[in-house]
Amino acid sequence: MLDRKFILENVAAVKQNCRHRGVAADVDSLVAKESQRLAKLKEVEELNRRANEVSKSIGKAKDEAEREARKEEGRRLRAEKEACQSEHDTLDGAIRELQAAIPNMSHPDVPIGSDDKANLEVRRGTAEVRDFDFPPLDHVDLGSKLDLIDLEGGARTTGHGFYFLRNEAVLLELALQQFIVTKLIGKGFTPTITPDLAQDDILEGIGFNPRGPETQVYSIEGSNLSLVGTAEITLGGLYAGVTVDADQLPIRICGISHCFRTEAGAHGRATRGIYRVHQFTKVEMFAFTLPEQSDQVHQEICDIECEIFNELGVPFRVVDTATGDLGGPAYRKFDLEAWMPGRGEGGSWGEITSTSNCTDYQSRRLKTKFKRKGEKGTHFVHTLNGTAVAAGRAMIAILENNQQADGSVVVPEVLRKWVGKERIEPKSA
RNA sequence: GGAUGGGUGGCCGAGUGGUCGAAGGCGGCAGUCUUGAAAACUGCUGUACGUGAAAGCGUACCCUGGGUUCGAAUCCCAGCCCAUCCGCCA
Repeated sequence: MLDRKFILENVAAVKQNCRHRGVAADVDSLVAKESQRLAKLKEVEELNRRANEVSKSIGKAKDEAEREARKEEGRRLRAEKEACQSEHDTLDGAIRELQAAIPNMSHPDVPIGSDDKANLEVRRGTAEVRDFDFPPLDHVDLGSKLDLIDLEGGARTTGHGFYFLRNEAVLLELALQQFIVTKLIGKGFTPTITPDLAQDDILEGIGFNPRGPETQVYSIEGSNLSLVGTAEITLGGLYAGVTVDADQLPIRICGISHCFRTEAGAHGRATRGIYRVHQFTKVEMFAFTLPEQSDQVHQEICDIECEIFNELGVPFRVVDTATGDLGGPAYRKFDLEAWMPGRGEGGSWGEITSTSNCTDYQSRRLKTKFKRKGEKGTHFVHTLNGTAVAAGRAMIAILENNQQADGSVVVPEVLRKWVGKERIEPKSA
């Protein structure tokens, strides 16, 4: 969330940013309520001060009668304070809700526009979009012909949006993880395998809404736990409430997790195959940085994503996401979109990774701070996240782009040592 | 899951109802001394919010959340975490 003081001091800019992002947030009401709250807080503190004074004087009271009188005075003040406090808390809760609805500010270079049509292409990968001399199949047909993806089995055991990976698809998924994690260790990331569940307040801190009608999150009944939609949640939550030394930053960490998403409301534009599913595996990068480092580390993460998909030989473009298409916590977001020959009519670009600079929007709620040696006070760190690989989407791109006229699929060179073969052949019936 | 013992400032550790934001030590910072360093000595050394030009002042915080009380680090209840033992399990 944004800092309340910042909102009060930058009302016009905050409102304009909400408009650019297509977010309806009642900034005026927040401003009014916050000034009421501050007045109330003063009252509470004043009453507390007087009550403390009275309490201290009781020990030194001369006689029993005076003691009793003072006690009565203390009781009265505490009751009064209690009433004041609950008024204050009501206001505070209301403000918190309004505050949560206000998105992060936007990087000055972010294209302004209401949806993804305004996204700006900023880079291309080294692999060219291929001209097929045969009609390319999509990953669903390839997956079934090569016996790699069993959507029906997934539906039978679990439901729509779930699938079994089989045979080389399993090796491919494991190979992707090996390839990526090895690379990220070389880039200074600490590798982790994270929990697949997290507490609701961590979800909220990262900017996810765990419960409620529009949630994308699976929650565990009778607990405060939810299945994570991304390891961003657990990696970001790792330092909740922690203050680190400035010279430890930037902290780079990556995590392998399963990701679970209800995809509520997405059925209208339901996508064939494993493009949009309820469970997938992902390697996520995460960084905690000093404020002045975050733009640079954001570029660095984007560069790593490009390097990964260049080495995998997947054609892609990078877009600078428009204001209207940014998530609430993101200050700026770059998406890698791979060319998927089997998607739509004659192929189309499909998102494969995404990296966001969330500045201090997440850390403020998670209370992740840093302290500079020899300086007084603490400040909120900046947080960044980026997909290293979302296994399902990467698999789509690899299968569809690397398919051959004979129905086989060429395994990307960099994955061969883990997959153990150069080519995935159709299974003979 | 059961039993027992614990969770206090950057770290160690004292503190069982008021004078405690918290002894003492370590570490850190500044100074005295010294050619320099060490030692010794002196002082300072948590966070957040509010207020103020500032010094300062006020409020809250001793795992978390409730409760008792005029007053809680201290008493009560619940929870979480850690240690050890037992049970169970991959």
